[in-house]
Amino acid sequence: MNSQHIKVACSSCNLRELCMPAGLDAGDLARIDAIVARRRKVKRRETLFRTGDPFTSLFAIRSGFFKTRVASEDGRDQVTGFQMAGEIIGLDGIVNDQHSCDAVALEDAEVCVMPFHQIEALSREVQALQRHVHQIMSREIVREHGVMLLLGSMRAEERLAAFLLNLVQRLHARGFSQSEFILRMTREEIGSYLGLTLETVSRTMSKFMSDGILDIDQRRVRIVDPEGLRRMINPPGC
Amino acid sequence: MNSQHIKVACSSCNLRELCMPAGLDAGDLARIDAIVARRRKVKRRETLFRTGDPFTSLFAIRSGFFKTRVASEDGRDQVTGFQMAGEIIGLDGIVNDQHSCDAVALEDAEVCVMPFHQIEALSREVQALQRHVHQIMSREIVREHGVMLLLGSMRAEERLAAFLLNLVQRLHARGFSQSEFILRMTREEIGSYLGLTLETVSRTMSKFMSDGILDIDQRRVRIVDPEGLRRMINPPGC
DNA sequence: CGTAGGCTTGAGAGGAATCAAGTGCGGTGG
DNA sequence: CCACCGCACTTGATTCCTCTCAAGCCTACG
Repeated sequence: MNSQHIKVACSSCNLRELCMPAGLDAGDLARIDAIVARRRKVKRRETLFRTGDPFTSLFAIRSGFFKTRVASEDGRDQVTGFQMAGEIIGLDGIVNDQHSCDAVALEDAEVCVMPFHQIEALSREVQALQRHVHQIMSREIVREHGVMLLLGSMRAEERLAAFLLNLVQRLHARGFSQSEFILRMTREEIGSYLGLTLETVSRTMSKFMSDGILDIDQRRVRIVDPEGLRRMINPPGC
Repeated sequence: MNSQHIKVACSSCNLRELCMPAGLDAGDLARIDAIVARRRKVKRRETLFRTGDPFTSLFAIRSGFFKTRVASEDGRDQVTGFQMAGEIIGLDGIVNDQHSCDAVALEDAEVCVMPFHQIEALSREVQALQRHVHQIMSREIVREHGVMLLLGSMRAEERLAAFLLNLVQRLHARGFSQSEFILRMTREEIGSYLGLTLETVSRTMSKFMSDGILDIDQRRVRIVDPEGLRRMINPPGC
């Protein structure tokens, strides 16, 4: 049993500026609280949901780190994203009332369970919530456009640089260091996300280290030369 | 001046089963009609909207064919999708109240303009519409997952086969042939979408032709061996 | 203290990019 | 109506980036 019926108020959550309640006033906030029926703990390597599971709820990540992945019939799989605290997960399930990807915790995690029919009901009444739900979905679409650009037109070094900059930027928005962080995922998972093999990811990281751009110790990464990393994406030759 | 104030009812539109009104009953249909403020013609090569344009409306494609593309600072660009009649375009603009990609007509086209604030207002009242808007956005997210799988883990032949099968399937849903169709886009645009060069697209198509899977004459494509095309995606070796 | 999983590094192969001609269709203008 | 021109496309030769296969290391964990 990994569900718990602990009541926690969005209004007192330190993620409220990043998460579901973002942009809502105090009055509406109280009504959002009612949506978060319960919280659920997910242990490392466990799935929050899998492909084919009936869709009932969206999940707001309260702590921990997830990956989402899709699989094709022939066993190939592709990591479609890494999600961290304050981000909403499960949007893929809305179309067909069942999930079309797996969400796997990369470390022990806790999520707020938000039954979707309640979100819909409340967003019919609270315009700010309706707007916010639309924005969350649109943001995901735009994010994926960026991934398509990365996968479709960038070389290995550019992909990895873009990935690391994106990661550190999102972590920084959550109060972490601008330059130092711990990778929650393996080289293989990074590779899957970036359309590269784990060897290429490893080699590219080693190159960044010998170039003096990064300092890497296992999963610990320190960005020594942020400008150099940004230059990797927009090659000086262009 | 490429805007026209022609009033056309969704209720009498032959795309109503595929488009915005899908799944709505007769009563709600009438209310949707009110949303489609006007229609707009877009000539071949013209843009419906560009990156940075203020976002005001979603567009339902009534006729014609579009591509959407994103550009990075250094001039690279990536085709993020091809859209045909009945599909909704412009969802990228919701997050930041401005568009983050370009929509370009690949042939003379006509779209129904649906002011987004009106969609929001009506979907607060009509639950079926609310549900449908959510589904449209979720469908786009899931579609992009599929593209990420394609770009991240497939080889050139697999990508092209998946692309052609997807195209013919969508065309078939609109009453066109299951086996024969006209490509509305250039080899270069296909290549951009699939993360390949135009030469590789051309070579791969030639190979499919010499394998007896396709019959190609310029933009005209006939799928001779649909099963063979499907086998390209799931290689027998797996 | 042993082991397994994650990671690094090397060597070689291969698939797609790049560079380079050349073809042919469609549109334009004489 | 026909000739010319440009753009899209095809095809070939070569390069190169990344994958694949392989070996060994390190570290965390039991």
